[in-house]
Parts: sequence; structure tokens; C-alpha cells
Amino acid sequence: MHVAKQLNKGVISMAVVTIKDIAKAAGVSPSTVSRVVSNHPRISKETSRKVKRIMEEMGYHPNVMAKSLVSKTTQTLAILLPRPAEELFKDFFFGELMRGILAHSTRAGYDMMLAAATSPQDEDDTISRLVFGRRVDGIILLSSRVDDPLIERLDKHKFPTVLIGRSEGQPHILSVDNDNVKAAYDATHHLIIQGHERIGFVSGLPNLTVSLDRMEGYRKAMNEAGLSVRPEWIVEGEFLQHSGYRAMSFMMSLPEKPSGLVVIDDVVGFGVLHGLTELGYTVPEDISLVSFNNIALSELATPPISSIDIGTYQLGYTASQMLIRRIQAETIHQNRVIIPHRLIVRDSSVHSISKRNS
Amino acid sequence: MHVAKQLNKGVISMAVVTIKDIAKAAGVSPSTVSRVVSNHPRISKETSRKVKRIMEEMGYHPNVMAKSLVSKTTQTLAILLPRPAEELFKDFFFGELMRGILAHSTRAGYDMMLAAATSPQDEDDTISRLVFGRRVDGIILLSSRVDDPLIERLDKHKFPTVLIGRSEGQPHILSVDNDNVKAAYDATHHLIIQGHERIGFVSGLPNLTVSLDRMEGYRKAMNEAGLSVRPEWIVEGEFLQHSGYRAMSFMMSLPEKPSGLVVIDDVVGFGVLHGLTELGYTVPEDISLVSFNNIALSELATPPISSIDIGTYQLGYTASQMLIRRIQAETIHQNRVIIPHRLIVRDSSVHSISKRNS
DNA sequence: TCAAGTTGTGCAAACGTTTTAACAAAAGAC
DNA sequence: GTCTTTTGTTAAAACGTTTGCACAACTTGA
Repeated sequence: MHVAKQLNKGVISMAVVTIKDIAKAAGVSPSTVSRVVSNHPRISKETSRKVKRIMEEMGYHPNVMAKSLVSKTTQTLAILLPRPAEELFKDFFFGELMRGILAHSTRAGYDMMLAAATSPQDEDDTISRLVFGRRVDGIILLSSRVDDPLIERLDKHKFPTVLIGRSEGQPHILSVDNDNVKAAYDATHHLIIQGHERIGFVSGLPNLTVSLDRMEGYRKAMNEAGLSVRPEWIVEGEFLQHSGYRAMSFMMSLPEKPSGLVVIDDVVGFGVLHGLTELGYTVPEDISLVSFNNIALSELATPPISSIDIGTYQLGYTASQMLIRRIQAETIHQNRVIIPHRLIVRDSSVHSISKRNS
Repeated sequence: MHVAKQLNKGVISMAVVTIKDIAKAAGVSPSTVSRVVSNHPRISKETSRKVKRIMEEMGYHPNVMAKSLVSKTTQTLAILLPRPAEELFKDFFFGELMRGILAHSTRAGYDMMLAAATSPQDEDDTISRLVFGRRVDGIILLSSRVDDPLIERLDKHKFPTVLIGRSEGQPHILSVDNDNVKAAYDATHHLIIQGHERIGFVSGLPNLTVSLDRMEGYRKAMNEAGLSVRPEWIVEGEFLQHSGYRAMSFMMSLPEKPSGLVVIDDVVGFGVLHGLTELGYTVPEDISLVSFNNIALSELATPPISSIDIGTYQLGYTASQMLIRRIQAETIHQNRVIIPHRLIVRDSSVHSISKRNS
């Protein structure tokens, strides 16, 4: 006969029911209980029923930590926002991305951790804790810093990682992205087709690949059309309304002003719109405008903002898919997945559409 | 002499350095290494230095799961968005709230888990896993459903929980909230002072306490001013632009229309604005508008939307503070903390301000 | 010089699981 | 009726930490 060596009781905090308690109550061994929990095939129907009933009665819940310790898997992912990304919280973009990520990961049975680093030191600590401390099984990296040291580090350790964006250095890392060059090309081309020749670009921070790519697409379209790109028509800033506003204060004080603008993000676009209106310009009559991301409010701007829809939800959903496939060692078809974009034309870039039914 | 019983090597996956490896390499016991890691006072300077050097050399990272298992603490919190809250992702509000929560929790050394339940079953599973599976130390509940069964459940098990919002049933649970009655009162009163007598209310879903509270404040202000509240001037919907738009389609088809509107959320406010504009009304000349939450884009609407700033960031920051205090068993001064609000008056509710410098 | 601290370290149990190897019992195969 | 296979179960080791207890080696204080 088997006698328990320790008694779990007497502790102050609520007595927690463990697998051993169930085993004892059911008159079976802990291994059997464990097998019942994990639906092992070699457990008799009868035992299974009995054990399950007792688990129900006694309110058993498996301890995730103990399980993780032995199984070396946590069923948890992390979204890591590197330092300069905090501003993303301020963007609708982020919420939509999260929706996509969570939709898939929840379905696949993974929990999600959210880590926002505020300093490089912080970033290191976070990585140490989450990755090397074996707290998560994989990471979704929300960064498109040109040469992110994090990417290299994670890649070197073969830690399952998916990048949302693009890395200059590590081309073989898993990533989901848009074809931002083409997207910006399309946006610019759209303005060119409308007859614009003086087109400016309100960009994001220059150390983000998304800024570089969109810039490249803008340049490409301009060059192909034989239009000149004036350095003073290119302004860099953050992904905040203020950047757009400031960009206009500057650009509209130039002797020669652009008549069309490609703007890196809708929120910035709102700022641009605000700046222009305040300076007495009308959109699209004086200045036409196309921006990126197609956040929910773009269509409610005055005038509604033309925007490149980058499939934000899909971006997140796909990132989660790739990561979990990678973790479960399924074959991955492509290292890099490109989510298609499409231009949503609204009043901010089109003269001809009659302005509302006023 | 002490001989290792098992050899960690030979595994396919990268050899992970454990406390035992360090111990062996440093010629001390695992307990000593553990104490070095946790800065135990009774460790000699010399040993500490030596062990630390070796940890550095061998690339040691403590296994969080093992640590949690014995310490019964995970240094992790979870934000739980109950089912109908997914739409919150679509609101700037959520990002700002997250910023506040993360700012504090990161500083306090806690990781954050994000769980969005999509079905009631899902909700149960999530709770089981995170709470009863001892995966997190505390929960921030983002719900103001009138009688949330979750709250009761968590409360019954004495699990550290902070509610952002208010619960009808459990008045003694920890919570952070605004004085939404007063906030709505202020918003309504502001319109009344402007001379409005026919004031409508575009509300949120009626099972959310935030909707109820703001409704109450609206009613109170109306009653106090001796103004009548017409049932058809009250419309309920979700926290989405569409709701605002639809509300206007309906309200503006009434024989007697309101001249002022209190709107539950800025995003809805955008929809309201859009609807009104499309129907040929001007704001604030025909209809005045005040809404809630003061998201970043409110001031960039046309016209800029008057809004009640509810201190969203503070709301999150405070929630994290209270929760961590609760977990660490520090004394909690108040069960319920009210974050002050303030009305930001913009053009959408004020005739007299000259419209821009056009 | 001796009793009484103090300091630094090690042993071993514990945390709550999973899983390998072993084996008894039952079922098939002939 | 024996031999082989299948089925259901268990014991025990392992996962990587923390921590109470024990104890040896120093300090102190008289």
C-alpha cells in the first residue's frame, strides 16, 4: 500500500488541489491522472470517467508552470515592441494588428504576452527573461528598425521569431510585410495620374525600413514619370499627428509648394490635413493627399483621406500563423510573406468626385 | 565528494545552462549559485564575484518556470478583455490605456499577458488557465458589464483583481474608474449652458455600466434644468463609428430633432459628425456635440470635437499600481479610485468661437 | 581559553507535472 | 494450453529552481 509522504494541508493560502490529491481520491497513481488529463489513448474509459468526475468535484486545475517545466513548452508567445514603438499604441494600426494576432493565436491555443521596451537595457532584460528564461515559445517582433540587433540575436539562437516588417541584415528570418515600395509607388502614381507634378513625401523616422521602402517607391514613381524630387519636399517625423502638422508649417512656407502629398500614415495624414486647413488650403483642390494604413477613421476625415489599405489584420493573423507553424516545426512554405495592399481612393486625392450631396 | 547523477548533454536542442552547471564549474553547490542570483546577504563577496563571472561566461539565464513553480509567483499580470470588448481594440482609448498599464507594470517588474475572450466558453478556459493554473499573479479586468459573473468568480477565490470600470454586484472589489455620472452631467450641462433645450444621447450597449452611468448623468442634468428627456432622443449602439452614423440617420428623421448631442465615445462621435454632415447639417450651428474619452484625433475632426478627457493613461497606470500593491499585500488605501475627468471644449459645441482664421 | 555568536556554505526536500520503463492482466493466435 | 500481443497501470526519475536546517569555521567578549 502506498502512503503519502507529505500532507499538503495546513498551509495558510487556499489549499490547491494537485494531481496527487486527485490520484489519492480516485485510488490511482498520479501518472494515471496525468494521462487522463492529456487524453492518453491507453486509459480505460472507466478510469477516465471516474478520474474526471473527481477532478470536477475537487476543482482541479493543472498547474501550468509545472507542466511547462517538464514539457519545455509554454504555449505562450510574446509581442515585442522595441523601444521607439511605443507610439504605435497611439495608432489605430496597432489595435487592428493585435486583433489579427490574437484571433489566430487564441484559436491555436497560445497565450499572448505583451512587452514594450522603453530603453535598450530594458529590451535586453525583457529578451533575457522571456526568451532565455524559457517563458515564451516564440516572439513576434514589431520593429522595422533598419538593423535591429535584436533580430540578429534571436536569429543566432534559433529562437522562433517572426518579424512584422523587414530587416536589412537578416534576409532569411521569418517575416510578414507589405510590399511597401510598390505601395508607395501606387500611391504616388495615383497622384501623378491625377495630373500632379509637384509631389512631396511626409515620411516617418528614417531608421525604420517602412520609411525607407515607402520613400523608395515614391522616388521610383517620380523618376519613372520624369518628375523631379525636391529634397525640401521630403520631411521626416514620427507617426504622430503633430509630425504632419509640423511638416505642413514647413512645406507651405516654401517658395514653391507641392500640389500633392504622400503621407506615411493616416494619423500623420490627419495632422497634415489639419495643418493645411489651418493655413487656408483646401484639400484636394489646392493639395491632394494619399496616406497609408487605412485606419477606421480615415474615411471620416474631412475630406475623407485616400489611403493604402495594408491589410493590417491579415498582417497580424499571418504573423501568428507563421510563428506557430515554426514552433511546431511544420514545414514553412515561405520565409517571407507579403500581404497585398490596395489603394482606397477617397475625396482627399480626387478633384472630380462631387463633394458630398450638400 | 559530490558526483553529478545525470549529464545534461547529448540532447539535440541547444544545451541549456542550468544552475547546476554553474555550480559544478564554480566548484560550489547549486544553493550557493541560487543565492548569488538572488543576492542573498550571507554570500561572500568573493564567491559572488566568481559565480557571477562564470554565469556570464557560460551564458546562464534562470529558468522562469522552475522559479515560479517553487516560489508560487509568476511576476506576470494579465489584462482580460471579456467578450464584447474586442471592439475596444478599434478605439484609441485602448492603446492609451495599455500605455498606462504597461508603463507602471514594466517599471514594477511585471510582465503583461493579454487575453481577449471571444466566447463565454473561451472566457472560462482563459480564466482557468491563467488564474487557476497559477500562470499570473493578478488580473486587470477591462469590463464594465453590469453584472459580470467573472468578477464574482475571481472575487470569491480572492484572486487579486482590479476592475477598470464598475461592478453593480461586487462593490468591494478593487476598481479604478471615472465618475461617469458626473462626467456626463458636465457634458450635458455644458450644452444646456449654451442654450440647448433639446438634447439627445447617443449611448453604448446598455449592459455596460459606463453606458448606464453616463445615461444617468445626462438624465440628471436634464432634470435639474427642467428639460424633458425624449426616449427617441436616446439611441444605443456599439463603440464604433457606424453606431454614430446610424444614430443620426434615425434621429434626424424625427419630426422634432435635438439641437445638442452627448455622445458616449469619440469614435462614435466621428460617426455622428459624419452622419450629420452627410445629411446636410452643420456642427455646431445646427447641432452641437460633446463626446467622451478625448482620443488623440478628436481635436483634428472637422470641427474639432468637444470631449470629456477621462485620463485614460492614468486609469491604466493606477490600475496597475493598485493590482501590484494588492499582490504584494501592501495596504490599500481605497478600494475604489476615481480618476478625475475634465471637459475639453472645442468647436463642436460652441457657436461663439470664431471658426479658424480662414 | 571557552562559550556564544556570526558567517558562509552544503544537503536534501519540495514545487506539480510528464514520461520512460516495467510489468501484470487480459485477449488472441495457433 | 501455451506463446505472443495488447491493454491498463504504476514507480520513479526528471524538469530547474528555492529554502529550511545543519554545520564547520571564524569572530568576539569575558
